Amino acid sequence: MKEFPYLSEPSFGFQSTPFGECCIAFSNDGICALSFPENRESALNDMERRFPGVDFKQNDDKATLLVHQIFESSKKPAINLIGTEFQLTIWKALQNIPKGKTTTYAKIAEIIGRPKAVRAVGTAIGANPIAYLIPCHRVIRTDGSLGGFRWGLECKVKMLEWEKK
DNA sequence: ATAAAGGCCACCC
DNA sequence: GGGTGGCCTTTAT
Repeated sequence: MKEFPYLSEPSFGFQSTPFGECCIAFSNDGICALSFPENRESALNDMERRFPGVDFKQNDDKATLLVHQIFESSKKPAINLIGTEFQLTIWKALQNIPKGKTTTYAKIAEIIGRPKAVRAVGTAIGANPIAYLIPCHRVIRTDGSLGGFRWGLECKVKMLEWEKK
């Protein structure tokens, strides 16, 4: 990722969720990253890779507030998606998958009008910066198997189970 | 400019 | 179940 947008007061924090501890990054324009890393160090590495050179200030209080809004209230905080045109198209399409339902990588490719770009769709979904809010966990393979998940298949399963009820 | 790497799919065995 | 070739975008040479 080469050029990359200005973020007003970039901040981040860690907070526990129903799916383990998450790392959430945000600015005055909204949430720009939400991840469920193995450990805190890998979370920071991921932020550095995605937003090279940005000096995120730690703010666990705001992180706690945001995570509460996400998982314990119906209110969805603002998000700030940053990516290529292709990625943005796909990430927006993911937001139309209803909670508790699943779709496939091939169907997403259909929806965005690029039926042959299935492989690239998988790659783009894997690059989703805002886990859960952009429900990449609701996308599985055409043959019914789970497919992959950036933060571990176990996490994907947990999210799907949690949404079922 | 080119290569290599992906959260895939259809098709074969 | 496992392996191959084709597909398309992104990232690294």
